[in-house]
Amino acid sequence: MNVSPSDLPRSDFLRVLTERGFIHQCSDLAGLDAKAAAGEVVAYVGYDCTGPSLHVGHLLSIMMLHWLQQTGQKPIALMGGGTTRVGDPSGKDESRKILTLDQIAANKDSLKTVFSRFIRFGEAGRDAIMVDNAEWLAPLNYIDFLRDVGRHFSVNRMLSFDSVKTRLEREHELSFLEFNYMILQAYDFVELNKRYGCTLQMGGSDQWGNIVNGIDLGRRMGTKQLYALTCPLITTASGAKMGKTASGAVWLNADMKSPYEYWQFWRNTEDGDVARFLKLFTVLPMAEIARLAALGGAEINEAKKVLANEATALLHGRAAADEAAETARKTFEEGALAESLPSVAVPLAVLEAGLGVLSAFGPDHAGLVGSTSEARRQVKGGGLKVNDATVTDERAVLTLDDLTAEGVIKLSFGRKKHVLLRIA
RNA sequence: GGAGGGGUGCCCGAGUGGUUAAAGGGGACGGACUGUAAAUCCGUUGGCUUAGCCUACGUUGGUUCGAAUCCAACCCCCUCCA
Repeated sequence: MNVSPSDLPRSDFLRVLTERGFIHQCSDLAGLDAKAAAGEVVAYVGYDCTGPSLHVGHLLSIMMLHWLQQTGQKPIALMGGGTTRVGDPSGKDESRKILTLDQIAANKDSLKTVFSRFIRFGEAGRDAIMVDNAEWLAPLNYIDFLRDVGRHFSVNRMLSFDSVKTRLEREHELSFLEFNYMILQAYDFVELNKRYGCTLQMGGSDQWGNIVNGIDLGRRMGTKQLYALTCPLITTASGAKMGKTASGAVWLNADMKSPYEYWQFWRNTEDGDVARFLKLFTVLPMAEIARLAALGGAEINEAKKVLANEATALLHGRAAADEAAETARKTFEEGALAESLPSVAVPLAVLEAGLGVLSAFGPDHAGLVGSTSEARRQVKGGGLKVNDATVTDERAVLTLDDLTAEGVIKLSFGRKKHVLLRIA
């Protein structure tokens, strides 16, 4: 986005988001700026309950809610308990699986925990609230809904939306169920306006069409002016989608991605992304970020550590971040064995009897590789190490003799993934 | 309801009876080089108790010494017509 000095936002909210690189598109920057300057913005972001945890991809919008609150406005985290029953076709080639109500409820509970790390909930004016759209979507009566809301939607226009168009062009099925998603999301916006005076919906750039639909519906149903604000889709400097690795998404819930792994994820950021990520994913002052971004060559590693520390501290707390940093320092900089590496318990009897290396690395124990066959291949490629010695014989057996002085066996897959085997 | 086209491994996409666990590409992972980066080069990419065995080309049967490839039925998707 090109912003000339003359049209820099006056409100803290938009100024912060602009300088930190959160803004992709806005329906009316000047109008929203005026409202924000007056401190009367109530804004929401919706999260569908399709999985048990949010992932780094969601982090941008969560950070927007964070800054919204920090700059004196009121955030709403909307859980899509209702819309998840329908399924958003945006950015999807194929229909989502239809989740059972139980799954949706379980997912919803599991997602909730993360938000309180980033925004403060409560009863007071600026405190954040969390609501579930099942509250108003579930009781809807079909005929009434069609007459009150459906009549404002033109199928001609709905067909022109990217989410619909790509499905049609690629000749993939788009069920009527999913086709209705945008109507429900639009209705959410209007309903949140009615209930909480919400006038701004934020989200990823892929949500633009859905959000604008809500604004249009609002106008037709007589609400005050609504606004849309989207953040960019984050890809890494080399073009890959962020946060998707072979081992799965980078989850925010600690039980699905440990603080240490989360720290490592940020530590391995590409050079070209460091400054951008510091602005987006930490709350460090801009001046400090500018200093870190100026580091060149190998020194940029210091900036990456700061990024990892700050991002991990935001999500998992300062203590967990410090511990992760210390584990990483011992493991990578001293080559020493860090007690706090992820560990897996093995019964004493198993080691006494002898444990095959392939099995030790496989899913039954360390879980560093997905199968015995993969372990076998990795041995051929020199990718597995036991106590820092490359495994050369796939038939090798681990015994009590392999325990280090610390009483563990260190298994490594590649140079970065380590697991300690401990006697149970 | 009618006519035609199609369903292959993580994804895209070859393959129309015999070394086909299935070309090629992408992605991913490992190795080398580095700075726990990128780029580059090399390797790997179904599972297992791995000189072998098992499972796999929408599903279920059939033909054959032998099938992803031929036949039948069924399921699903797409296009056009009604």
